[in-house]
Amino acid sequence: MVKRTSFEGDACPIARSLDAIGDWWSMLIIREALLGVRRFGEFQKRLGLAKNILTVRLRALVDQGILETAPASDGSAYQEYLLTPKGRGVFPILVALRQWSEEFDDRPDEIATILVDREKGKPVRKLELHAQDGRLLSAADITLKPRTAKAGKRITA
Amino acid sequence: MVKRTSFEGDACPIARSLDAIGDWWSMLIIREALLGVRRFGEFQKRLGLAKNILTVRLRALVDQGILETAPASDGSAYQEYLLTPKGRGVFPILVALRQWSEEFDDRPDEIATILVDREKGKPVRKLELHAQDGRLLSAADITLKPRTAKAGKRITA
DNA sequence: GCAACCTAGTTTAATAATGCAACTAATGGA
DNA sequence: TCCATTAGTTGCATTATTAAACTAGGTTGC
Repeated sequence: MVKRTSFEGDACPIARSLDAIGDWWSMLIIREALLGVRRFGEFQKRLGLAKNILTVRLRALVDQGILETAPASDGSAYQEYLLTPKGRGVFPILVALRQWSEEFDDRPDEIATILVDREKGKPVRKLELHAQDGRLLSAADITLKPRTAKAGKRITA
Repeated sequence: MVKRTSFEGDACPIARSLDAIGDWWSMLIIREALLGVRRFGEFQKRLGLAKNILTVRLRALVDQGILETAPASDGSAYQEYLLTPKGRGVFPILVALRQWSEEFDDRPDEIATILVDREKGKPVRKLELHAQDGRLLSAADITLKPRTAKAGKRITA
C-alpha cells in the first residue's frame, strides 16, 4: 500500500479533523480517554489493538496536542495519557457518531449502552444544529461561505 | 497488512459507526454527496482519490444503505449516487468534525470556508448537547447506562 | 536483595489497504 | 463511424495493520 493521502493541508476543516483523528483506532482511543482510561496497558486491554499501533497512535495524539503525558497518578514511575482541552473537544464528534448509529443501525439490538445525563439518568437529546437566531437547521438549510471576510475582521481585531 | 479489526459487532455505537464510515475517504465522499455530487467522475475529480478505491468505497456505502444508485438525472444511461436518509443522517458528524477543527486547529488560517445559515448568511451556532430538560451538558455531565431496560420497553411497545 | 511478575513499549513477519497508471467496455456526440 | 468521455477494472509496489515474541525498566512479595 502506498502512503495514504494526507488531508493535513486541506482547506476543508472536516478533512483536517480526519487527518488528525481519522486513523483506525484514534477516535476509540479518545473515547477511552474520555471514559477515564490513562494507562498504556489499560488502553491496550480494553481496545484490544496491537501494542505497536497503540504506541504509534498515542504518540501521534500527544504530538497533536490531543493527549498529554503526565506522571502516573498512583505515584509509580510510569506515565499516563490525559486528554487536553483539544482532546476533550472531540466529545461532540463521538456523540454524533453514537447518535447516528443509534438512529440508523441495522442491528440496534447489538448496542449495549445509552448516553444519559449523569444527574437525572435520562437519555440525552439528539444533537441539533441551530442558526444564530435559534432556528433548527438541517443539511439543506446551510451553505458554505468563503472565510476570507471573517479572517479580515480578525486581523483588524 | 493483516485484515483490520472490524467493529461491526461492537457493542459501542461509536465503534459501529466507525466500522460503517470510518474508512479513509468515506466521510469525505458523504460530504461531497451532501454538497450535491452524484456522478462517479465528479467524486473522483473533486476528491482526487484513486478510482479503484472510490469504486470500493461507493460500493460499500451503497451496500450499507448510506448511498443508493439511480439513473442519471441528465437522462443518460449512467447511474448516479444519491444519499439515503441514513446517509443524510451523517450530517451532524460532519458538522462536529468541522467545528472541532475550527476551534482547535493549529493553523485555522488554512480553513477556507465557514458554515452559514442559508437564509441569513450568518455562521451557525456550535453544536450543543442537551439533557432532556434542556440543560447544557459537557462530557463530565454524561454517563453510559446499560440499554437493556429500554430495549425491553421497545419489545413491549 | 532477589526472583517473579507487571508495564510499556520494540521488533519481526505476513497480509490487507492504498495509490498510481494503464487498460477495458459502454456511452455519447459530431 | 470515429473519437472523446465515463465508469469502472487490473496489475503492481509500498504502506498500514495484526499477531506474537522479545526487551528493558519498574513493582511486589518473600
